[in-house]
Amino acid sequence: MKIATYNVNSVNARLPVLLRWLAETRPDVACLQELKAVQEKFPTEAIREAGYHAIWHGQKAWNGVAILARAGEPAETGRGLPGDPDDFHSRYLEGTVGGVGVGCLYLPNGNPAPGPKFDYKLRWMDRFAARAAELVASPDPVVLAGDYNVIPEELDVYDPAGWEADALFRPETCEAYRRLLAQGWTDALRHLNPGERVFTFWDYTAGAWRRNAGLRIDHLLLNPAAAGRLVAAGVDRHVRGWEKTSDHAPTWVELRDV
DNA sequence: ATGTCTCGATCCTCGAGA
Repeated sequence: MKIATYNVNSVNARLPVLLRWLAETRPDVACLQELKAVQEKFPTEAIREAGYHAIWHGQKAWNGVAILARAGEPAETGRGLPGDPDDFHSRYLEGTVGGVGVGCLYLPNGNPAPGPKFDYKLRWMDRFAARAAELVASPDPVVLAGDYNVIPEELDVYDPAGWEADALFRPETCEAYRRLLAQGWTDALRHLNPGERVFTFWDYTAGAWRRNAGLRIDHLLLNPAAAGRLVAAGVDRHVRGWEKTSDHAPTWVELRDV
C-alpha cells in the first residue's frame, strides 16, 4: 500500500496538478493539506472521476485536510483534536483504510515566534502527541502523515543558521518533535535515507526551487506495526517543477502486504 | 531581491497567512 501526503496549497487552484499527480503515481491513499476551501467547495466530482473516494474537513480561506483512498471511502475515526474548545482550525482528520490507520495533519506554522501563534503551535503539538500516544501501540499499522511545519534537524534545512529563529526550527519545536518520535514512531523518510538531504518544500520566493533552498517538513510517522512493513519512501520532487504547482512536493511511503 | 502565491473583502487593490 502506497500512502502519500501532499500540501496542495488550495485544492481548487491546484486541481490540474493534483489530478496529474494522482494519475501518474496512483497512491492508494493520499493525505492532502491546505485545501483552502469551504466544505462544499471540495472538488468531489473530479476526485471521484480520478478514481478516489474521500473524506475532508474544509474551512473558509485557510487550512483544510482530506484523506483520499482508491479502495473506498476511509472510515472516519477522528476530526479535529480534543483539548481546546476554541480551536476551530481544520487541521486534523483520521480514518482507516484497508486495516491501516491514517492520520492526516496540517500542523500550525507558528510564525512569528515568539508570540501567540507560536504558543498555539506548541499547544497543538501537545494535543497531537496525546492522540499519537493512543495510536502508537496499535497492533494495526498506523501512519501519521502531513505537513508538520517542523524541520527535525540541521540536515533538513538548506541554511540551518538562517532558520534558527523560525517557528519551524526553534528548539521548542524540534524538542516537541523528538518527544513525539520517542513514543515509538519512525520518521520513514529519514529512516530510509540516513544522513542524506531530502527536501519536501521549496519557498516560492527568492528562487528557492532553482537554488534547491529547501526544507524537509512533510513527514510520515509509522507506528511499530507499520514500520515493520516499510519497504520504500520517497519524494515526488519533479512535481515541484510543474507549472502552477504547490510549494510542497508529494511525499510517500510503501508498506508491504497491506 | 520587501522576491511568490492564494483567498477574501472590497472593489478591480490590498491585507493576511504562509
